[in-house]
Amino acid sequence: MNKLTIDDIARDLGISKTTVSRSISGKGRISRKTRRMVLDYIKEHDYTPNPIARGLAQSKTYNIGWVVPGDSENFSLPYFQLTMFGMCEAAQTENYDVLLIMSYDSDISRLENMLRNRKVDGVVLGRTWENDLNIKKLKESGLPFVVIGGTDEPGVVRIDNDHISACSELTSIILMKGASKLAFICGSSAQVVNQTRRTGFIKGLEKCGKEAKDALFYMDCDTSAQIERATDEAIRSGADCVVCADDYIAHSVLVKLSRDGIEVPKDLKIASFYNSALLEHNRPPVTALQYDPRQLGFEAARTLIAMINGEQVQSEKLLGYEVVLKGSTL
Amino acid sequence: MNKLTIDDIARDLGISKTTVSRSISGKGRISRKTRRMVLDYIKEHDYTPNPIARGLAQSKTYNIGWVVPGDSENFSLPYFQLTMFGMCEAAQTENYDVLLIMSYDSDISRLENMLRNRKVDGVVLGRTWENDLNIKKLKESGLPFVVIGGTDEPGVVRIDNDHISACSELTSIILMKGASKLAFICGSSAQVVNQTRRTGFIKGLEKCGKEAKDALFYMDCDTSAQIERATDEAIRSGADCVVCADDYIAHSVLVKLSRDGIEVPKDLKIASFYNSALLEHNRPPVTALQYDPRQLGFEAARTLIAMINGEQVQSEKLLGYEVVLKGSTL
DNA sequence: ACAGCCTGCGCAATCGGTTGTGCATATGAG
DNA sequence: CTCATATGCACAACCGATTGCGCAGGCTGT
Repeated sequence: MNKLTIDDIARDLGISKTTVSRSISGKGRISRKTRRMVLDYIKEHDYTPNPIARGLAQSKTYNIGWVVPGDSENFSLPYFQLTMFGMCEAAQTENYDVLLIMSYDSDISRLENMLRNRKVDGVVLGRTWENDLNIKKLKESGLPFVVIGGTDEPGVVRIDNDHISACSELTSIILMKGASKLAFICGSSAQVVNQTRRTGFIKGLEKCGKEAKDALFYMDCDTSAQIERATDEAIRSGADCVVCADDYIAHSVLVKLSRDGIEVPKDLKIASFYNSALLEHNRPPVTALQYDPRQLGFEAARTLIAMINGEQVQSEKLLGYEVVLKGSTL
Repeated sequence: MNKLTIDDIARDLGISKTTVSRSISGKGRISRKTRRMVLDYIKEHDYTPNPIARGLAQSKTYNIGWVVPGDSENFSLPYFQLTMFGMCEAAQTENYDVLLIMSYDSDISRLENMLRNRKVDGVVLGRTWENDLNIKKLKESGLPFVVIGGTDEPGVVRIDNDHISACSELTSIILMKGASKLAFICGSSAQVVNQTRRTGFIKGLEKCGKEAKDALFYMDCDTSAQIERATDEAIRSGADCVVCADDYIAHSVLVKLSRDGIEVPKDLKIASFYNSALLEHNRPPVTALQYDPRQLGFEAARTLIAMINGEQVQSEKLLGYEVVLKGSTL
């Protein structure tokens, strides 16, 4: 057990704990020689300052909170973990740790609790909702925070995939490759990301001289029954390509199509919005967008920590993407 | 911002901070009346003790660490999150929080760091490996910890799904329903859980009068190429049922089968080890095991916190399961 | 040689709690 | 009524760091 304290070091070295502390932080006026002596001692004896004590003195925790929705299981795409990994990476390089905060759509008591507890120096909001209570609460708390996703709330620092450009580009490419009547299927429209995808989708239509009314929209398809119904309707309405806002949706659609003997891409084309393992094995493979969730998480945490350190950060950062064309939209 | 401290309360109430502290914790000798007064004040003014200060005084953090493998993406089944949710739930009820510790197979420096940092009071190890370095390190550190999964290491508290019984039961049911030559496909055999599943599988064979040599084993199938090769070989070797140790594997197999025009269950039966959304839409639906990862996480955290509190806990807890028979093994 | 500044360091307060100890007062037994 | 015990509370030390301030000694400029 590492019971070594700053007092022990001070005593051993015959100097004051002030000097030790300053040697470590490099903040005060300390001679080169003394500092080296302390640092050598620390290295040799494998000392790490007690973050709790340090936290108390500085009113800091060296933790960042990550608010994750506790009720959506379809968050289980690799996306989720990769974002998490990225955040941890970024946190680690700055000597921070990541604390989980489960939250539920309509119940922000977990977040409130955390805010009262002051166990984090800042918060990353992992997903945004229309009229998001978490955001309001965070703003009002004054704690630094960044959101991953979109929001209308002014003065909020956000990191996001460039969904609009991505979806727009994907859509127009599909159209240019010959599709003419597109169907758009997505999950809960209360999630900002789905609205954004829709916007991008429409922008893609417009780039090719079409309008929203030329396409079919199936919003709020959360269950596989809803997705299958949407698929049926789309086909009956003459769609020749289905654009899915989520790989789970695409997967449901594909299973249904294969059951009904509808061939991809001959009878119907299909594209999705993530390029996850879920669709990787499909034949034909599915055209999709490729984001970099790891970097998304990384940037979010990095930006948050910069804010905590009082640095100025840009209020919006959009990350790149790639349209990965595969057999499903030939 | 909640700047209220215990001193403020003491001053306002005209009593000492000792009395306030004791009223809150209920530890010392405090009169009913005083205690009520303090608690009422606290409720009215929405006071929460500063966990950092409390931590410093008690050498506690009120955090538990969760070691999650940073390099396996196929950890992205709902399983992962549900376990996480369960842990958070349990932690919350005991006023603990969950801190993420990313670790990489061969690099336990993150864990070592955390142990030196003392930012957690205990650790949940989310996955175990053969000859697990993390476990050795944790034992040697003296910090309370529980593992989710199996281990040979003596004196380790473990929570696990009852994989052996589950796999054994699944296997024997499949055999009793008419399959005769089984193939077993799993991922990395360095993961204890895969060894355990294999053991259960063999036990199931033996219950039906067969032996391990009557079945086909394809271990360490981590990529889809390996899985497809295993599937091919299994079919060529006369297997009439494939048992997959993981839903991702089952998914790969299914995609391959449908590509090759092999019909389930007519030409080949298939069973899997989780009952995840990944296979839910498949036609026919896939026979699989149903565990309760949420409870798994819950029990792990609850047990760990009991250990932290110095309570005696049972060294092994196995959770229940259900064999969900569906069309893929008819 | 002297005032003034810079440098290197230590003293002690502070962060916000917990806890061992001691001292009144209340309670009970004999 | 007296002594022993129990009860209720406060004092002050402590957890392990950070930090404002002060002081001594060395350096500079005149």
